[in-house]
Amino acid sequence: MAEYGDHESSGDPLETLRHSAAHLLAAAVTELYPDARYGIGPAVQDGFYYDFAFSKPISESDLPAIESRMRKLAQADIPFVHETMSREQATEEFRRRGQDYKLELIADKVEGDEVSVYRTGDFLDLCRGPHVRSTRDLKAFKLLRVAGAYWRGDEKKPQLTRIYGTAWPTPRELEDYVKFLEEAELRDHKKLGKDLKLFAVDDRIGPGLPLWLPDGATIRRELERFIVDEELARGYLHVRTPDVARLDLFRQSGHAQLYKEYMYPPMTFEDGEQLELRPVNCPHHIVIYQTELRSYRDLPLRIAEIGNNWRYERSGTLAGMNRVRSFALNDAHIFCTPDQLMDEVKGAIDLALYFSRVLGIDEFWYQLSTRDDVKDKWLGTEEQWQEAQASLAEALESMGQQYRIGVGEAAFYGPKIDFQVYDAHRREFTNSTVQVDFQLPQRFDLEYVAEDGSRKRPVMVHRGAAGAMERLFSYLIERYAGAFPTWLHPTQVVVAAVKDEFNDYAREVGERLRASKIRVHVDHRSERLDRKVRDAKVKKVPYIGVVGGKEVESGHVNVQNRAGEKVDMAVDAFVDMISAEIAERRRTPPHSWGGGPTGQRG
RNA sequence: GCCCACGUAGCUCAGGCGGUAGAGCAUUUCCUUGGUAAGGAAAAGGUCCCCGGUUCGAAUCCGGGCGUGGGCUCCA
Repeated sequence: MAEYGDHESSGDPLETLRHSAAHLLAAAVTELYPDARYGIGPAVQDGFYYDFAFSKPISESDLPAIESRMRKLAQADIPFVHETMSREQATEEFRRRGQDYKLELIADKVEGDEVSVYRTGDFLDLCRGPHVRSTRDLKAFKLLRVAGAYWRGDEKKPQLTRIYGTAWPTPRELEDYVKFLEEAELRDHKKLGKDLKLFAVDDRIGPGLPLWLPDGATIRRELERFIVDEELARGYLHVRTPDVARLDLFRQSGHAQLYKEYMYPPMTFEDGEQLELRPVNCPHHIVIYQTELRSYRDLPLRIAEIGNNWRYERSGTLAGMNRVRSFALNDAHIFCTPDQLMDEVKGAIDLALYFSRVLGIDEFWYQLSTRDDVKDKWLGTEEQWQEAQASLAEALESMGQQYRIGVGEAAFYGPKIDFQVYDAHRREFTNSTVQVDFQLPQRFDLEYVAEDGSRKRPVMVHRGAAGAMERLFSYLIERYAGAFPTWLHPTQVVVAAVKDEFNDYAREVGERLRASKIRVHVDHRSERLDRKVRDAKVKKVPYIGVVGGKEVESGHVNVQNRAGEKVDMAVDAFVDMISAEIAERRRTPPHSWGGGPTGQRG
């Protein structure tokens, strides 16, 4: 969270521009709403925002007026003037203006007696800068939306009105950005999920509980097969466990205490039985570990499951398939000795990298999430945390991976590595994660028999290599804009005859494809070819096989790929080509005529 | 949960300052047999999100819910 001081000596001219645009916004707002108090206004990715307390609420319909006032001020060529004041003088200045948020910042954030401020005409802001020379340097900006935001990111503090905007060096770049936003809208998984009939949400089922429609379920099945097969090949043992357990299990794990706000209320029966929908899979897997006495020879034991988790997320946080209240996690718990920990962490990272490569997750970065100093948030000793954090960092470093540290973002039982990815709107979210846990083994008194016959405590690694199926799906929809690689696409081929009299041949071609387990739809409607091709293209089907007199004659099929290129080929050759593409889970077909997934934004 | 916006046929949306609603696409039927992104016609389809209130009368105004979207907080 950018606050006073975050922008000191920032050398990035674009950031300077955007930060200056934020000042311009605040200057315009204070002119139009003299009693508005302003909070903070930093540059952010692609733009800027400023937080205000208005005496009466404003809405997006007020933005055009504010924006035109900004333009007026921009044209007025008002210089950004840097001044230094004494703490006393600055306090007096902001008190006179009734800017109590600024007074709070001076009191809490400014060290020493010198306070750096910027003046833009009548507008005065606590700020270290730097800024552009004059408001006139701000030539391309646009206000986007209003949103509520808690003062200093604390939901117990008052909620301010945040106005978001975007700013660019030139109008041309602003236009490009606006165009990007429009294109992102078209890739949005909520829109495509509906258009392509991949999933649905319905009030009667409930918020955050999407339905997987047949085509969406097909994609999920393919993903799950891929994931499970790969994990089996890497020595994971796949299990199946129920979605509920006795509440006591979660008391023992600590979730009932530390994770309560996200858990569904327990189901209580007349005989006193209390069952709980599980928010995580770990306790079930731990119980599996404990079904027999384990030897060091059994370790590492990698127990995996695509398990359903139930978390009652706050209503305002739900979003399509990306954030839901019931999801299936590609989860695994690795029980190992401390000596094996490093290799297991590396193995988990390697698996996540492999999944990313195959699925086309090309852009991501790592965050090492560590604990902060708030003692009662975390289980375990400082030493254990240090040790675990060091293991994760070392694993990443030894694999030559760069990472960022997120202080205070760990799980309550241990630090973790998160793989952060972006959606179509460049919003960041966690897709997969690797977490070290010294706590649960202790809470459940896990042990194994060591070489010398003594009982020892294993270490646990939690990892979600491909993340939650729902979130992964939302990512993939946006990544491919619905034009999934052939192996994932719900309909791999549409066969269409040029007229009804060739429908029999079309069906025959369909059968031959189906015999090779290719998902094919024979479009035998009495429609013109144009229409059938269009409908297949709208569905982003990878291959359209057209048949008519010529093809019946030669035993061929005329194939059009997504790029619109056409090739005439024997049916067997077509089957072989697609089969190979599917078997290798190719992202782009090998032949020169392309047809691969739509590229990423750019 | 909080802030702002939105909620009219399966979908995308018009309309309506109070007199129970329209289009295009999709669906169904009929006609059309057409070589690579929308052939033609007809029919059917709506408690205008829900519950209250004001009113002779509410989809429209007011209040309260619920849901969706964008943020905040949180997170796979």
